Amino acid sequence: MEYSSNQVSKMSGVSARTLRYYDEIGLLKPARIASSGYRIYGQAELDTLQQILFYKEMGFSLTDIRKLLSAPDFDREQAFMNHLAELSKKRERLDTLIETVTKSIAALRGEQTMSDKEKFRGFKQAMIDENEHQYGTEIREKYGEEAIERSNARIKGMTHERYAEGERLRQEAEDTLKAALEIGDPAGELAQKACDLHGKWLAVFQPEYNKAYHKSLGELYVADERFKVYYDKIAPGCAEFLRDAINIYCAG
Amino acid sequence: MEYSSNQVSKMSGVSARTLRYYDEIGLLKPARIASSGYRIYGQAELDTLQQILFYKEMGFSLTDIRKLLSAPDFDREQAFMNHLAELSKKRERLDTLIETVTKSIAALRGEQTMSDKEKFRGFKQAMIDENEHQYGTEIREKYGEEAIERSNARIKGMTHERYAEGERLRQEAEDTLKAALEIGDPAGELAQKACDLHGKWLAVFQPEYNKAYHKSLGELYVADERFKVYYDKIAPGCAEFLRDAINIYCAG
DNA sequence: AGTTGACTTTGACGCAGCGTAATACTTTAT
DNA sequence: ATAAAGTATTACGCTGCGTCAAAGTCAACT
Repeated sequence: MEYSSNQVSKMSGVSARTLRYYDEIGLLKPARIASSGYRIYGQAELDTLQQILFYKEMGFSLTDIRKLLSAPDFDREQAFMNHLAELSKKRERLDTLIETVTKSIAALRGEQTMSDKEKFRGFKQAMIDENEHQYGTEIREKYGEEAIERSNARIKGMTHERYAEGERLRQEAEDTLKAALEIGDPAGELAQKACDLHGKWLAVFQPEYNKAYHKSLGELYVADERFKVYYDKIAPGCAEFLRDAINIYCAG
Repeated sequence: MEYSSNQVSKMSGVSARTLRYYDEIGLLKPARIASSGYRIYGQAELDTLQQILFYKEMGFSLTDIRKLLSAPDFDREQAFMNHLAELSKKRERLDTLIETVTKSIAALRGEQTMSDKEKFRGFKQAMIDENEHQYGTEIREKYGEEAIERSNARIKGMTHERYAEGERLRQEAEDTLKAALEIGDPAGELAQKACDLHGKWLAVFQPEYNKAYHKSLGELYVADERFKVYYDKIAPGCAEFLRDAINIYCAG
């Protein structure tokens, strides 16, 4: 079935102007261009638009959305599962906001006291600080590491410099890790250097370095299949090796 | 208790740049400027910032937020009650989105069929069309007519022209209504003219004029204290008069 | 007191993601 | 055939900041 841009616009609520913009930036190309010059969309395009709107709902930039959708391993069913989880978290944030309102009313009426910090619980900006550890990690494994770091960088207002530094550290940590794995000594100088770099990478995104968290992250890399797969792509056995090296590093 | 902009920023998650911008546009002035030139915020400013963030959460522009907050009849407790209601509606929208995802998954697996229109249920843009009647009315009475019409205009992508036409019609309807009230005949030419204008104003925001809706709106103006207050500000007894005039108009 | 790093200001440029509008061509309905 | 609706391209502008440079202020340390 085919649709004109007006029909797609009415169906989705996205303006025709927006559809043209999406075509222009390569985010959503029409199925074909009629002899009149009119854009014609098909089933696949509607499905893509739906995905775009879900990612927009999660706060991704159009550039990031394009990357995610064009990744060779993009899987629609997996994406839906991710949307489901994220919508649930978003719903929780709304619950927190609702709680903030009810508490604010009670405070206004003198029925209870409320700290100034509490007044901002649930707002998007404040949520980043509260949930950075879990938020970052969970999204990262679901959506891919690069897109997440970009998303986090944008949300947190990190400078390009700082973000680039994080990228450099991560890349160097992984390269060092790979070299250390060839030697095979988690207590060795190279492995400990990799851990040091890894910790520095971690510190770019956290208020400050936390040894316990670093250690638990190493365990997570082994315990969670998806992380394990990610690291074993660097080299087989990498996840366990890094976990062991981190344990030694944090014990030192 | 006083706070520096850094402290407010950390507490609320709003950047210092944003705080400066809010000061610049008159949205959130600091309590005072220290001798150093630094902005110092107090309790009242924190409370105002909280309100700003709630309205932003509802999608209001900063200009509209400033108008709402500076209105002589702005009441914080009433505002909280409104935020509560709006957050609930927002939560319902999320539920609809979640439903859309689960249905999409089922459709993907071939377990059920899904129309193309259904794929977009719950997205912000699509929600406007589905709920315009109730959505517009409820927000209007809660937040003030002008702000709502501006908000709706923005959301719906109305042209400035069309919006201005709606404004002109509303103003003329109210002026005519006032003059008709002085005559005192709801069936009179002037009163019926006011109803005609009022109906035309209604039609600017609806897909098409609906007599039943127009009539129920007249009843609402009398039944709901806040509407009654609004119209009786034009002239005492105005709400009932308009309700009566509309009933006659719609019976004609 | 001097130094350094963190904090804060003002001024200014640029960006994402469109909305709006003009002009001209195409399609649809009467 | 005509008029209205639909659609394209081109181009400007807007909101709400993010980023950055330059300079002043504050706080902690030596």
